[in-house]
Amino acid sequence: MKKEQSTEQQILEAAKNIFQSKGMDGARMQEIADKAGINKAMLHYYYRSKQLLFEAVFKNVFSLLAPQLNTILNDDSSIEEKIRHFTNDYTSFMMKHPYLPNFIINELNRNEDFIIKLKNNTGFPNLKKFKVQVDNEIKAGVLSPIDADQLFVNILALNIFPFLGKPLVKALTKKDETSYIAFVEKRKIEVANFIIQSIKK
Amino acid sequence: MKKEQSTEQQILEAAKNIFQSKGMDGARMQEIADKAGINKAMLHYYYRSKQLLFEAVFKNVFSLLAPQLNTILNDDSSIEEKIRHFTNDYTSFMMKHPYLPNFIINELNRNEDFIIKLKNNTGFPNLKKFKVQVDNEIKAGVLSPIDADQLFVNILALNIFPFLGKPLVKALTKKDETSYIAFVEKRKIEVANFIIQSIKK
DNA sequence: ATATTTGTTTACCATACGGTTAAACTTTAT
DNA sequence: ATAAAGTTTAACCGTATGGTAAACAAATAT
Repeated sequence: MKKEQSTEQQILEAAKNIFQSKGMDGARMQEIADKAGINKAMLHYYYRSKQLLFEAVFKNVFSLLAPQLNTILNDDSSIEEKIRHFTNDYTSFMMKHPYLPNFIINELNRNEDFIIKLKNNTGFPNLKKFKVQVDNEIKAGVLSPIDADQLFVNILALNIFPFLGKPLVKALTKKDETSYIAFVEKRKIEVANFIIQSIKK
Repeated sequence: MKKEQSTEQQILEAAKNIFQSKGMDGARMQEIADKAGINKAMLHYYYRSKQLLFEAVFKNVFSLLAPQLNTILNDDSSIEEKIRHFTNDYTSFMMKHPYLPNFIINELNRNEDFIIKLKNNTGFPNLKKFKVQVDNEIKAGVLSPIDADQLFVNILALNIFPFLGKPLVKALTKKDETSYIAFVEKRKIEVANFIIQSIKK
């Protein structure tokens, strides 16, 4: 039997879609089956249970995000270059996957054990190199003193929050969809400048 | 009949608790009734439906948050003072209400119409004064040029994100609960410095 | 060609869930 | 003291939900 996409893949795609927009609790197996254009029983045939299907989706989605983080952490450019690079790339990526950050953050909050499984996975981001590099650039007088963890969280915060809190930010700053996109687009450069102005000597 | 707390209040408290930790979809009416120590039918007697109970909770919770924002926006201190003040107070507040930011962000994402109702409410934060003030301080040469909306979102992002993404940040920076609390506690000052270093001339 | 494994559909089940009803109990007003 | 209004409980209802069993179809192996 030939398919453009295997049934298993179709299910995963549909499940990704539904789980990302409605979360574990809000998603319905029937809805996922409908979206995949197949019978509900097939979901259980391939993934056994809602929980396991969800975990498959989560791992798949997280594996899209992790490389984004690893880039900034492990390449050989300077901290300043990394920040500019990451801020630009991450924002572009998120504009294409708007549900992703909320999905990850949410379900990680719903089930804290979940992240333990992820940590053991290869490819889970490691800050070691980034920390050493920050400390070195501080010693070399390139950067003003700052704790590497704090800097890292600041970088994440400034880049991720506009997507996490989109409806709230839209309402507070009184922007419609179009101007919000322009606003976020500008942040690709503005956020990098903001960070670098703060840490560069 | 005398009560330490009216039944209606007991229900709202229990509902706040359950809805904040499990969200609209994850929460069960029976669980809320159990937590409140009353019969399930009472939930409907006082609040008619899950949806209406949820809305009552949401408005109540949002009304805790809004004053925090209004403070920074509308008092008469300088931008620098506002940032230091807000960063300190907001972090303290959030440490006492850890589920709050996720709850708000989440449910606002789940139902974008919801925020329209909030916007019409008095007390919904308004950025007008803040914007004028930022522009004035830039003209006066106190601050380097920056768009007030961008600055505002940066302030929010740096303050809220550590609570929104707590499990992720804990895992990435390899902190246990104790060291995470210390980390966030430090941010009360570090974040303010970070922002001010970036925008002050 | 036939048997066996794999994939798919239909019909169904047990339970959980939000919500309702009707009656009992309690408080307040007359 | 009695009626009216307000509050609370237990029992129940219809439906949606995750999941299963068994029949059936298609592909693969023998």
